[in-house]
Amino acid sequence: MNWLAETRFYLKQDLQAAAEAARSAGLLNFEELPDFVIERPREKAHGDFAANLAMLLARQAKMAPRKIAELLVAQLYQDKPAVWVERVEIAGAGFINFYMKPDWLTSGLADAAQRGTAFGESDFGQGERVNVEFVSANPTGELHLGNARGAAIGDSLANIMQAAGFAVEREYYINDAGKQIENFGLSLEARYLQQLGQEVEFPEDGYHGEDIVETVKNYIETEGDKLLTVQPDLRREILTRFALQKKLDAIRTALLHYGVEYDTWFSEQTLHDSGAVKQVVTDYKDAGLLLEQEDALWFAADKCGCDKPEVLVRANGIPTYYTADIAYHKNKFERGFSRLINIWGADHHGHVARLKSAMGALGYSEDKLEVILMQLVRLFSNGEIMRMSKRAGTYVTLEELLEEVGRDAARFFFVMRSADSQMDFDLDLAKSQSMDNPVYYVQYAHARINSILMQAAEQGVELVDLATVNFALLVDETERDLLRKILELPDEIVAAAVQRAPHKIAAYVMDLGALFHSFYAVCRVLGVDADLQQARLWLCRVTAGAVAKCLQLLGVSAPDKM
RNA sequence: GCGCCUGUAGCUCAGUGGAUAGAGCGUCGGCCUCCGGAGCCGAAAGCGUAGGUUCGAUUCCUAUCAGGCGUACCA
Repeated sequence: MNWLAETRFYLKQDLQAAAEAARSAGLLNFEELPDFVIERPREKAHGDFAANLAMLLARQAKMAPRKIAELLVAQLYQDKPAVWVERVEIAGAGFINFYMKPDWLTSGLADAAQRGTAFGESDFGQGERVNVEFVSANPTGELHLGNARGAAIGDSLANIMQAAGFAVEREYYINDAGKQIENFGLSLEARYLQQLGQEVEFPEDGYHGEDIVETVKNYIETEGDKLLTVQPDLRREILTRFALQKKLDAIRTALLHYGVEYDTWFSEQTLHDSGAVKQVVTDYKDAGLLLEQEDALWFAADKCGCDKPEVLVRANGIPTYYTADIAYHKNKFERGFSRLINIWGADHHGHVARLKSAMGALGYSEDKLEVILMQLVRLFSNGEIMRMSKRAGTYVTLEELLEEVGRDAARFFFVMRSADSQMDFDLDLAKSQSMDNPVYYVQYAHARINSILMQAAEQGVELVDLATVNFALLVDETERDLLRKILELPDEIVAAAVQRAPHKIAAYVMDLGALFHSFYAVCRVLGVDADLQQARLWLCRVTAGAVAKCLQLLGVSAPDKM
């Protein structure tokens, strides 16, 4: 357990004991102790910790909260003296505020320093196997800004959950089957014939992007015009296979540039080939949930909490995307994951309930499948909304974004906002004023600290052994504010993991950076009294470690120099 | 029509069933003898609207208004 959690645990025990004692003494009446919290007050003046127990007991005990608080406080630390608590006060509506002794805070620093680079990590998740699937864009084009947001959120969430003790795997689902792929093939064929001088009409809902013209040109460069004499469906198949490979390579490369690496690239086609998709239909038949209407096969989703039945196999005998998706998620569970997390664009939200009820009907707990819906990114350029459409070919690619603003700024920018806020991405701002991006502020703090540590080393000042550092010398308000924030990191990582909210880490590290800069402006590190210098150097080192940890979780570099 | 997400400072966004709602940008005013001024300190300014639950609501519930996205034998 980390310093804060441990402290909270003991404070809670202390209060529970006090409540029991008050009841035994006949002073307080309650059946069961409510589940109260020990929280960190927003206001420093309200102490280091606050408990809401008295307020929650008011109804049962039929007493005013402040009166109850007085009874509880009177019982506290009667039998055994407090270890870290300096004093306890009652405030506001009945809060019990704990004020800790000064060395409680600095002992926390020693604890954090001792943990080294592992500081912030915990075993909260107890190794639960979690699959995080994100991006999964169709391999019919390049990645755009929406995918960039999904990648930043998904990868950071995976990092954070890992740090919180979950066994996480990252997965990309490749939609390499189905109607969009057929459509893709038609577009490729048309471009191919056009490139070779034929007058052919381009499919109306085809992929208009310039990139597929490039792909076709690439093909012609190496393979020439030999497909002119090949049967159309075979021609399309060859072109599609070639293009999918190209596109997938490009996607993989772009994601690598973005700092995202997957454990698994899962092909939809393999589910069709292995019969897993057909098996889904059998599963529902066995469960008595299969309907046959108008030549199609349906899953009776209306019997599982949905509005209406859903088509599994079309009248033409081809399974729908939905059926493949069910087979896919079933496959994930079969691979031993006890929790599936998908990051989807908000435009897919209609699919969530359907997929959940489909999994429920197969006997899996619907709660084990979580979908994080990410609101769409609107792109602004020259003050105008740019519609992003893959088919129309009007989108900014991830690679272009990375060229314009760089990986660090891009990732931080996307993960700063919560997934369910709509986001306007001002391209001009990102290009022209990228220096305003908060990521530099945080990185600057890291570089500054490194600079101090380097100079200390140059001056021959070595950090002394942790056990000999007198952290009690850290008494300045800015030092203690910084310290308090640092100690919150393990909690912050767990909270971000539990709430599936990577943006919390971005907010945290910005606060941390600000507190460091304030400390830096007030307290000199180098050239002060030797003992104080040691304490401050250690504070710096732990701060840099915490900043670096956060940035690593967000996929952002923590530079020593800028 | 129905469903999901969102309305918080001029702008972009955090935030919590609790005690004085925060940050960045922008605006205004201060701080460079000294460890990196990509910095620090200060000021003005806000919970869409109306009800309800609660000791306490910006947070939960209902209604309403506004924006976004869905509502396919597309994915």
